[in-house]
Amino acid sequence: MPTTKVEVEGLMDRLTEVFRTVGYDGATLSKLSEATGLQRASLYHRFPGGKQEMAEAVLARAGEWFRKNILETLSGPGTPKQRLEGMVHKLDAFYGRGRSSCLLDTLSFGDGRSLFESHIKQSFAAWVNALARVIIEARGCSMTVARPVAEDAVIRIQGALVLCRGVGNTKAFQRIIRSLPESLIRKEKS
Amino acid sequence: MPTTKVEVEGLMDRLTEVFRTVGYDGATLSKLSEATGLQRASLYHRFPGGKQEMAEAVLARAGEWFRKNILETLSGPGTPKQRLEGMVHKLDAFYGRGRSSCLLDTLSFGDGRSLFESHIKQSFAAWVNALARVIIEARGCSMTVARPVAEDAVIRIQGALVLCRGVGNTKAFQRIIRSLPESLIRKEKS
DNA sequence: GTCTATAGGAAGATAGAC
DNA sequence: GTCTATCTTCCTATAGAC
Repeated sequence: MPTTKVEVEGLMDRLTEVFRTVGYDGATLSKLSEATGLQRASLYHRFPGGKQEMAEAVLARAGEWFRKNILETLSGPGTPKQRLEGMVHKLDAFYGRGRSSCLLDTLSFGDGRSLFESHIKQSFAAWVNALARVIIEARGCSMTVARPVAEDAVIRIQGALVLCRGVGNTKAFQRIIRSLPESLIRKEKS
Repeated sequence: MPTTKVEVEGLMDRLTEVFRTVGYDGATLSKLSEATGLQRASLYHRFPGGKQEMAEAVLARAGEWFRKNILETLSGPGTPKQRLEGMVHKLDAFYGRGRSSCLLDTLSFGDGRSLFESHIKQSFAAWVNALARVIIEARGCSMTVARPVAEDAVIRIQGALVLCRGVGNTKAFQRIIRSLPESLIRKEKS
């Protein structure tokens, strides 16, 4: 009896939660085992490459969700403002309303850094590019103008997650994402 | 012959570098030993509490530097703009022109989280407060208005560090800190 | 104040029963 | 597909010589 898709998704959710919370170095096999309810050996059955393969799977799955829900929203139908509001709505869920950290942040320390460097770099680049295209469409500006504005959006989101994790509440994240659509569309200094 | 102050400062610099780069969980005694040139047992001689005491010392020292160089600049003499430019100049050095991570970020994962939670929270609060006071002075606005603007500044700095670490270059950090003084003083939407 | 040596335990990973 | 049992390596921490 093969494992159901629902069970696999639940398993991946638990693994993701661990890597998000404690990073790559902090994600010990014991913690991953406890979080999933599977013994270490069972995890190795599913991920022969061990911890590294689990983190790769988690990162790949998050990347797919991000492409399908964030990037496709940005390049999809609707006005630029509607698409940015769509992104913000999806981000709110993706980051647990500001409670969860970003894997691109937590996996960029320690041993995770060298392992996922290029993946992280590409993910940030794709996000900035998708945002820049929306901004160009909304403002009728050049890529040279749009790129730093798009970077600012990613910077604010990441910074808000860091601050909220630090101070222990999510108000700043909520404020930031709510202000994003309008601030990215306006031509004034962002 | 007691160890000189210069040597101690050098030692602390090396320890700081490790915790900044790999976080608390990633900072093994082996890495700390290699980075400092001292054997594990020698590190225990200086820090009987082991890794936790080293991280506490590193965090305390960074906090002192921050108070003396950043917070005192913000509350010191000069116009608000001059003080913000002073902060930016110090921050540029503090974060290695955008190459180094912030300890408040790297120590908020894994085992470090529970250990340094309140220290991190207080540090962020002090920084936001100091910035808010400058903004109030510059704009003649209320604390209610100034606080989110001050938070935005911290958010941008932290976010820029995350993005720069992710993409492997420091341009975004440079751009962000250069734009900070003027954007915090202006009454337009930050 | 630094070192070598080592204890005791937790880490990642594997073998093989069921 | 999951488990118990085990291996090796690395970890934190200590003892004691110099």
